[in-house]
Amino acid sequence: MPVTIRDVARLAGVSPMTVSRVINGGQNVLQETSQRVQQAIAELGYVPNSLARGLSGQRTRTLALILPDVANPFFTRIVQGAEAVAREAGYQIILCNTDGQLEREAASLQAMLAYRVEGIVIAPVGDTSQGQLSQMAGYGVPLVLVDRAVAAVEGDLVQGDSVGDARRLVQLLTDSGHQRIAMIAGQSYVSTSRDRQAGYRQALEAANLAFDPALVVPSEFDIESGYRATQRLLWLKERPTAIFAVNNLVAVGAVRALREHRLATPDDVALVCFDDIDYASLLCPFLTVMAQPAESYGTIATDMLLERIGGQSNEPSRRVVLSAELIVRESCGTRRTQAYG
Amino acid sequence: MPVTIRDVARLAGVSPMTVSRVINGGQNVLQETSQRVQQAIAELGYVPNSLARGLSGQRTRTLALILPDVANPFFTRIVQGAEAVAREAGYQIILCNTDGQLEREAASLQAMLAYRVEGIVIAPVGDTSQGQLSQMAGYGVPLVLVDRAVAAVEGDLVQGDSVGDARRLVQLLTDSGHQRIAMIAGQSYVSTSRDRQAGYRQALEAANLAFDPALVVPSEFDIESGYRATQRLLWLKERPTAIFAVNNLVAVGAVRALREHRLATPDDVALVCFDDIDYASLLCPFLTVMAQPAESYGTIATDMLLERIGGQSNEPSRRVVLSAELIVRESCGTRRTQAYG
DNA sequence: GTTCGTTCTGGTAGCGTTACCAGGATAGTA
DNA sequence: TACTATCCTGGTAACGCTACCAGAACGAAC
Repeated sequence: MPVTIRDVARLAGVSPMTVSRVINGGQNVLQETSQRVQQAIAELGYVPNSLARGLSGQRTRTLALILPDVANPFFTRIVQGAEAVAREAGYQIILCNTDGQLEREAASLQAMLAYRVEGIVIAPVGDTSQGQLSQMAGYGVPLVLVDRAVAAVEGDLVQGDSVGDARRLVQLLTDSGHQRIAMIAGQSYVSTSRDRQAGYRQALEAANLAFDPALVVPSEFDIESGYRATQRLLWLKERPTAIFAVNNLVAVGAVRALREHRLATPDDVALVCFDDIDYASLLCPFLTVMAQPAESYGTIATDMLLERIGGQSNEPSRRVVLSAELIVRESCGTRRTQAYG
Repeated sequence: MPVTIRDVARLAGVSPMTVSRVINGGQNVLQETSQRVQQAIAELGYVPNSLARGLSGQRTRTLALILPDVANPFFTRIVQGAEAVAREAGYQIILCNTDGQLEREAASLQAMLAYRVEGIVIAPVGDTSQGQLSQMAGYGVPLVLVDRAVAAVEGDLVQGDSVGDARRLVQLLTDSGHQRIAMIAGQSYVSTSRDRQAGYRQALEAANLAFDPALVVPSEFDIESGYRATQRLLWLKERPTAIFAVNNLVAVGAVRALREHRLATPDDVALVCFDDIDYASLLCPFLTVMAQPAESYGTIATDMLLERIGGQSNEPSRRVVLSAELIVRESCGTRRTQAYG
């Protein structure tokens, strides 16, 4: 039923090989022949079968992009960056969503392996991904990690300077005199969480503030989790005067909790976080954020991946670290308020 | 280099066919043989080649999901719904982003055809997609449209009751006494835009308000476009007292413009729109929205698609219409203010 | 005229899997 | 014993494409 290369060949009065050549750029094909073939293709509505092409040619021109949460604008930006580069290079991207679950990540990796993608860009679930990621390397599939680092995994890495950026962000709070600064910290098996916590402690230290473990609460990376973590913080006998949220969604949850407790931001509790939201300029407290160049994460990671695939660069493991941009709005309580967005 | 079914067969001391049977559920295979094969699979780290499977078996167990803007939370929700259903059914989803561009949609459709996906869920660019969508039907690929209808396209459809929902939304404004209600209308080649505009006019009529073409400005569906459209409205000699935005992102742009003009919402200008944002409860004006059940769009569309693929139901074209939920917050200026989100 | 190179074209084989058919073994029935 | 039914297994031939090799045609160079 479906039209094959043979049907086209028959109609054009040539061999399948010639049709194949025309499809693939038409090197060494008579102009006239080529036109006849193209006409036959149009007439029959022939669409080359990618499966057969991939199977035969060993090249699928497909990449995988595996992310923990496509609903998070930060990751959506990465998608956009990656897509642009891939499209430019004639590659198709298959997007997978792991929801931060290790098993779903494993399933996605397995599926992408089965699809014979030529490379994978992944923001891993966390350190626990180490086993399955190393396995990928074992299969010879080029791997580029974005955002989150995982020890002992062969592959390039594009990430933010979480330690330094967190330090800068918290310093903003210490500079305005805050003494009890809490952190909603994410999960310790995620490198960004650990690093941001390290930066947080550095900032405290620099300001000669004691580290209080009670002020650091773990969380997931979604709104709901940020909400609950904030509630726990607000129930403390000695309430924090400022909160550092590990990412944007957690901060949104924090805002909700603060509202419910009738606490004003930043007057009662200041709030800062990582990752901007496009709509952040509209959030009531005008969130002060550390905006990571997410789109660049996507473009750079994909560029690096394509280089590996192309065979350029055989260095063992490259690592790109990008600094974030500090966008100071009202929520941190400093008076250096900026205009919208 | 890569491990094939033959390698597994050799190690397990059976034929490739037996290995194939084990992979596919192991009907009619001796328990003992099956175990031997599975052990060989594990030992060699064998991953079946999906390309070969698809080519040989004519079933790729893959669906395409083509959307105009994955960065829009509305569509992201659709993704989540679709993914859940697909995963449950053992299908992989390939996500494509068209950016609302017809050519990119055409390219995606072509690519998905080449990948031999078994079906496509698509929120089309607009009426202009008609040609390329009909073509898909011609190729025998089941199609389900979501959100946006396109005339004369064979395939199921899941959409909102844009006319009725828009009427309800605008009625909220007329009920509070607004006389000059503007609409940022999207593009007329998109069904949702047209329908919402129809609902808008119905509501005006019901309130005995004259329709003023100057108050209806076209737009894209993104923040930037909403911003510019709002500016145009605010430059009018007789400024509107309320704005109905065709979707969430446009509304966000509107908020920005209103802010810049130092106009308060809802006191100076009321604002309502379609589609919620998770963070909407945090937006300063507490946007009043018509929240469409986006996730259901995704699940229902995918369910219908799988039914078609499975061969159940040969009705010509089914159409599912879902009503949205009106979430009244402060931005519309009625005093029936609700609690956060 | 022979040799070589270049340009175009076609045949064959194989990519890794499964559909389909066939056959051997075992057990149950007459 | 013979016949059928059932369970398990293997061989062969595709699926649609491209790598690879080979050959034909033509002109250029010796």
